[in-house]
Amino acid sequence: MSEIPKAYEPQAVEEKWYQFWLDQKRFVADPSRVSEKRPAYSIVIPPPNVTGMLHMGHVLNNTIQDILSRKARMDGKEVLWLPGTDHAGIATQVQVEKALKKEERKTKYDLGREEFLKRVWTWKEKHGGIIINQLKKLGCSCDWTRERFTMDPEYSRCVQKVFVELYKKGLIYRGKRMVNWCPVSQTALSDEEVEMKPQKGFMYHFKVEVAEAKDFLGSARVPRADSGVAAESSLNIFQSEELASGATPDAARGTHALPGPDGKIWLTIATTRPETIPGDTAVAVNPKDPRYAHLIGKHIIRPLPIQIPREQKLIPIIGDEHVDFEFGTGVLKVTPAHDKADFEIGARHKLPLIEIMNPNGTMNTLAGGPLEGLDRFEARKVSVEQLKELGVLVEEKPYENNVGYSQRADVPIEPRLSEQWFLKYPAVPESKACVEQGDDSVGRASPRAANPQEGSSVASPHQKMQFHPQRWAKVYDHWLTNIQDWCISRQLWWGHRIPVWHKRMHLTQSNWKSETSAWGFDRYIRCIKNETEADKSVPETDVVRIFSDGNEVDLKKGAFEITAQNEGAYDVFIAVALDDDGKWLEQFGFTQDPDVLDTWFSSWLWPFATMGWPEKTPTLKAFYPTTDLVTGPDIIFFWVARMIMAGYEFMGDLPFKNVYFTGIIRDKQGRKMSKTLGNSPDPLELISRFGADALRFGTMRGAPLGADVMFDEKDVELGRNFCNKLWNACRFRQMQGSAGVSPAYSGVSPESSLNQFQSEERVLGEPPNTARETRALPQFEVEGEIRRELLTSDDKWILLKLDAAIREVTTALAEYKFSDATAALYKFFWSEYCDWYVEASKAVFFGSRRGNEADGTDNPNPPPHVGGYDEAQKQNTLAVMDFVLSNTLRLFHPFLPFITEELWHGMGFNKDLPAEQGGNTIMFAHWPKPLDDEFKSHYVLDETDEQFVNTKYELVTQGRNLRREGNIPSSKRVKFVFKPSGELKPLDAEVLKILLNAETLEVNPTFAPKKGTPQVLSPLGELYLPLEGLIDVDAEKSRLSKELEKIDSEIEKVQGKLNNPAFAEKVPASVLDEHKKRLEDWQVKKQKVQAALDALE
RNA sequence: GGGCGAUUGGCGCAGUGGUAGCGCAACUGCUUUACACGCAGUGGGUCGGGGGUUCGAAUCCCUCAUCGCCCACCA
Repeated sequence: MSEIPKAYEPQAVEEKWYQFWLDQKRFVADPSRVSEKRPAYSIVIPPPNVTGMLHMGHVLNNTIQDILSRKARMDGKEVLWLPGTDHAGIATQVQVEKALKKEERKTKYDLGREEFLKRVWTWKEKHGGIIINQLKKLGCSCDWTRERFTMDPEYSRCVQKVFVELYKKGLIYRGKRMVNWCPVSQTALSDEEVEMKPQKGFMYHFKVEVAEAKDFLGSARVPRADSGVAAESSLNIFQSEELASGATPDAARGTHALPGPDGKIWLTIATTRPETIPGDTAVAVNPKDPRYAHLIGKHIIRPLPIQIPREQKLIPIIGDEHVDFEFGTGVLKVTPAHDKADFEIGARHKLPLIEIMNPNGTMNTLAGGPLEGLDRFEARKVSVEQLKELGVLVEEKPYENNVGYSQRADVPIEPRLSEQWFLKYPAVPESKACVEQGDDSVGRASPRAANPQEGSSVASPHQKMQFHPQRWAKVYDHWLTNIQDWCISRQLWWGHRIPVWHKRMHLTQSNWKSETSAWGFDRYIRCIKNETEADKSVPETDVVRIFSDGNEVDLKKGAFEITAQNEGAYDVFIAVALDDDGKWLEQFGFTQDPDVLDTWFSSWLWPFATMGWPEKTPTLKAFYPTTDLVTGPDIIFFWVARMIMAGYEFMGDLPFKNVYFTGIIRDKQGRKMSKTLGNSPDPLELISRFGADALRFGTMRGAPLGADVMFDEKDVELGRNFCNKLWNACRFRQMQGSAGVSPAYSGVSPESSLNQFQSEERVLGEPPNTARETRALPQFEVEGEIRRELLTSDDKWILLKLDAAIREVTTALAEYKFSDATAALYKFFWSEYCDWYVEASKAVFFGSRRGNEADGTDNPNPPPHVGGYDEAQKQNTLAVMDFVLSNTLRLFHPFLPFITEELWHGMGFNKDLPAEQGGNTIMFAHWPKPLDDEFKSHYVLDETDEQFVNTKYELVTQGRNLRREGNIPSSKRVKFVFKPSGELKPLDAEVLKILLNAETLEVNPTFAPKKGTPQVLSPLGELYLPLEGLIDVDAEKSRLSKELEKIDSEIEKVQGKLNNPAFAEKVPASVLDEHKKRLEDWQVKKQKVQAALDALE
């Protein structure tokens, strides 16, 4: 009959409303509106990679942010959800390089730095908008006028400013250190970018000869037959023997390494990386190891025939506590240039560093002829072959160990010595000071420095942060106490270039003042006494003096002068953080550092650099610190912890009040989403199939606080079904016509209302073109007036359920429990409103009675809009429906922004409201408040009616069971007889009839059923299903017996408890009463069932 | 090696001291005038094992087991 679409069709609706919101500038935040009455609420988006594509993780993340933002708007807050994208250094550069290779068969070197960067920008222009548009499809209500990119000119200036400030403080330094080197990307990486993975390989044992073996010949302890030469016994041996008694059994078991029959001493070394033998500069043993301690200070002969720069044939044996003598053979080869731990041993023993690899992971000249040019893994094989040929390979056994992988390129990183920029983290309060750790420890601020050696004190932050779930606070804290300096330079082209210019020059007493003043004022200049080439390997560079030209205070304080003593070659660094690019420094012979900064060195400024810092913009003043941050726990160290540091350092306050950590999206088998597995669904495809609201709802439903989300397309389907249910419930309401007093429908008959619904001029939910004039809110925000004298028990019941739903959803959102909120909404709307209330309302609309009296006619098929109760009663039901629906749409809006906006307008709920409070868009309609006492007492909403209705519906369920058990098809209308135990209102009888899908419901207080008539016993009375034809007495008997069994078991349970004397003594009175009442209820029931059963005999 | 989390019907989850729940799946019946993207109904759980506290434990404590995640320089 109707042309209104039976099913909700999201595509057109979503596009229409999103455009409407944009046109009306509904997402734009206005700091000038912020006041005490209208508090600010802000979120900064975790900026997706500029070239990224929307995946399920983004959906989860951004849906949550959108829900929080929309809820905050409805709470009357001024909301800023600040969006943007991240330049994502390595990821983006790699993508462009790949495309370049594919399309033009060129490398970045073919193009050169400048031209290559142009290409990246072109690429960014082309792809950068994609993910932004995808977020729009999802319904995200970001303030797009404030969209930022981490490479925007203003943003870049922030990065430079921060760099220079930290450089000034001495927190940023340059040094040759052991870094994580990715041979594929050919750049250094931070510790956080290295992922440990178990790796299958081999442990190789090879033996090396001790050069000074003859020193030990003739030792008394040597079991040698042919010993003709007497040698002094080494004191070392006896010393270590004493130690041996206290050593571990394993070590004690070992004998001293002494010359064997061939007169030689062989040491066996265990390694997983034989290809680094050419880089070895020592062999280390534990000084407490009785087997080898006496050899410390001697040398071994390097086994491989390699090319060696200096005299490196003999390698010293050193003693170092780091060596675990229970591991391997207890003899460690030390390769200071290619292993982090070895580097430290090397530093302790002043060992030379021999680099034997190229940046791309191939072996260099120093590795020696056979290995030179080979890839490191190839070289490993070859060196093993060589050891075999030499006959020194003792053992080769399969071995699994943890190897650091480059997170980006997925290849093992190479520990490599290289000149990089590092950041000593600025001081930051530990989590106890800034993160609420639960009720028990609203701890006093106990500030500390991130780098303990720094010793600077940290004031406690103005506010505290709350992590959700809280357990992440511990993780954050643990990281904070263990951090190493951050390697912030990357050997890439795409990124923020390090704003430091360098020149090596000779400074003398006579030239230094003229030279430095030529470079201009207000620059930050650092001079480092240049070390000679020979000493370059010494890790600690010596900072001679820091001074700032043009800054008198510093000059005085430092009293820096070039004197006769410190004349010499200097490395002069100038950090530039002004609006210019520093190019002019080239005139003076300076060159800019070629490296760029780690992407996270720009991301960590995101919460304030996006708001106009360092200017004190109105936006920054109004919206910093932000309210909520929503992100994945996988970037807690990369991003969250560092933002906290940066916020604290540069803004003097923590950047957020709450940090919500989402779970990880997995597939329904619990596997992580990955491209290789192909188990990652395309959200846009899901949106086009099911709608954005469906995707959002489905995702939220399965996202309990902080737990991983097992994604299943079924959930999205459920979301779609839910939207459809909402659609149809509103459609049903529309079909019943006007609520009378609402101006939206006044004077319009149901039919013409329907016509209007379908008409071309006013498509359902069409956006209004003009803002409506402001009007005071009606007292209870109802559409039609609800008249309390006409309220049915069902009306009261649903109003109380609505009240409960409002409370549940509000609480759940306040606690970031999005799955709880959706569950509450689902239960309320589907299981309570639709399944019961709407069905019961049909008694009013279509019931076979008119007025409040039976009309005597039994029309089994009343046509729609004919029959039912009188107009006043109908109007009242419509008013209740409107009240409930209007509240429901608002409760749903943060989750389902599109369909709720469509229905808000389609139902005309916007009509009575001021433009800024829901008249123009549901986005700014007030968030529903729980029904207050005044409302409840006015409408007499209390437990009595709720209980009554619960009992009524229970009776219906049991009555429906009778049908099933009597094998009556659902569709068949049958006669029921009800024998009420008290008074029953005609309307309630009608409700029973409709809900039971009965042909008639005869209310007969004196009904005498035939023996064996199926019956239901309820506190309201007895319901009979008189069957025509044969009554199956046995069937009814067995049905009742079964019920009796159930009752007996329940009685037994409760009675058991009550019979326990300790129970009655110790239990609280309320619990005791509850149990007693429960027992009583069951016993009453039992009596009735028993009586019915007896009647069958 | 340390830390954190999980273990509840076939699957995914809720339930922090008082009658074990939800969704999906399964099964049965239904073109009932909002919705088959629907309606009505049914079956299915000794709450990972063991021990303890308590009148009472899925819930608190101890212990074990399994799985997952994070951190850690054992060659």
